Amino acid sequence: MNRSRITFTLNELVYVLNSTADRLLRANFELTYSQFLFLVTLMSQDKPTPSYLAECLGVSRAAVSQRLSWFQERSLVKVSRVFGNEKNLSLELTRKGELLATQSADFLDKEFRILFDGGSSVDLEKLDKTLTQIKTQLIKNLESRNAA
Amino acid sequence: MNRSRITFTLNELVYVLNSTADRLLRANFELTYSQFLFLVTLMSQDKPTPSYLAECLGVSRAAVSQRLSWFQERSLVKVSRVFGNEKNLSLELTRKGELLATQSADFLDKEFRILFDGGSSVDLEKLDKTLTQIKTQLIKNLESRNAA
DNA sequence: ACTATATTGTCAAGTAGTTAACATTAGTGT
DNA sequence: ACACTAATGTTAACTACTTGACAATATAGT
Repeated sequence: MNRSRITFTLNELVYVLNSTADRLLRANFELTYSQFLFLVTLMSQDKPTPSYLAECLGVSRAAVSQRLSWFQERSLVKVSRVFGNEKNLSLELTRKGELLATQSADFLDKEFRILFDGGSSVDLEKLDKTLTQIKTQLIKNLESRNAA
Repeated sequence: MNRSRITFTLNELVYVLNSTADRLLRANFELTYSQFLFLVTLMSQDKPTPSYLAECLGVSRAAVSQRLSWFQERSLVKVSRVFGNEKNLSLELTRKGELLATQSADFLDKEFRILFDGGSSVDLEKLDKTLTQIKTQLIKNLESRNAA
């Protein structure tokens, strides 16, 4: 087994998944996949700041900063300051934003459940475990190499 | 098992793989991962045109067109016309380009073999089959839905 | 032979990210 | 109390893509 094949397969699969999600979201919620991720990630956080959100999304702080106004203009996200903290912005979904995030996430789950079905006979639970294990192993090996 | 978890896991794994490859290639060959893919994809093709290369890379024709000069300036790719065909450009790796593609691919394979090892006890061959099966199933389901 | 159709490569304009630099603010050590 | 240091959010300049329009070329139908 050479490395290339499995990394290519992974990239291809991820491409199909993400572009399908993007198409579904655009058609039904006028939302891109990355806008969806922004909302959903925000929703899953407790007291999110732009900086922490950036980290969770795997993008730069600058990227989050630039995108914030888009969500504010549409009343999806409320940006405020907490008294006594001049350093951090505080982010939260508006009721509208929360509704959109919830509905689109439910929709996507439902659609994908249909698409994943079809007698595929693959144990997704087990597959997820395997993938996580590989990821963890990779990161561990990378770290121990960097330490040396 | 909900959809989100496995798609997130897949995205995370692909991110680790691709950014690791990018780092290794930059450090050792002054090449980004996407430049590497450009060369390797070109090498694997028989009589490639920009249009077909774009399709294989999964990007637009415009993207390939814009990047070509970069590879020409570095004498990695030769762009020419075939007599009697005014429509298509003909692409081929120079000897230098071919050498770079081969060496960097070998290097990456070697590095990843080390990183993937470590008693992970995962059957990569089988995993690749499973992932391919899922991808195929997804595409099939998408097509049959679009037809309806 | 000739018109309609499709494909190719390129350009312009727009989008979403990046890094680097910056002022501002918060936390730390002494 | 105060100087360092680190972290935050914003900006500017850049990169790599996108879509849509375009002229040029090839192909097909009649």
